[in-house]
Amino acid sequence: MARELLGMHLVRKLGSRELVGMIVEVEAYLGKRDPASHAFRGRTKRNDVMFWRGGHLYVYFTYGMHFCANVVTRNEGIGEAVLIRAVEPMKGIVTMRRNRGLPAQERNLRLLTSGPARFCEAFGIQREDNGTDLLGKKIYLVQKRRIPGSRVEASNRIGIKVGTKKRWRFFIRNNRFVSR
DNA sequence: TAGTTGATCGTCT
DNA sequence: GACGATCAACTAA
Repeated sequence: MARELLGMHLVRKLGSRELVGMIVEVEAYLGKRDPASHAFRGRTKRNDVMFWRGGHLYVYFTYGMHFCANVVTRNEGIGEAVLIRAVEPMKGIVTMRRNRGLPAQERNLRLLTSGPARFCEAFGIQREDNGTDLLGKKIYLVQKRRIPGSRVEASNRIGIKVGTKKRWRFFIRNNRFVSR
């Protein structure tokens, strides 16, 4: 599912604005069988949405200041999700720039959305978006072209201390907006 | 470019 | 009471 999400367009309605980003980098978190997953120790108030039916958005707050967003992927009770680590801005760059507080003279658009918390800030995703139904109209996915396997690269996941052997990070090779 | 550190707070132990 | 699926600012080289 993580691979499938690459290349999809994520649409976010924000007031009268529409923000669109193409997903270029993701990480899979495999519930109770993955020690790096929030769901590893079972269902709690925080990770509850991870255990919902697939097609919901799991948003969590971390490091005291950042939000990160995941697409829940399995049936009710399983607890697996895909973290969206980076998107390529397709529409609404002016709004993203404002949300991120980037100075007007900043030319490097990579700073807009290359990282899970940057993406959330650019798209205005926060606490209240946790549990959003992706079949609704506020946040949804549009399948565009399929990214061929030859353009997808896999690596170890980033920022974790356990489960580092698994290569469950997937990204589009040579895309400028993949994080580092 | 690589490496270090501070910010900041909800969650779980 | 410790620490995290991060980021930005800083230092050294």
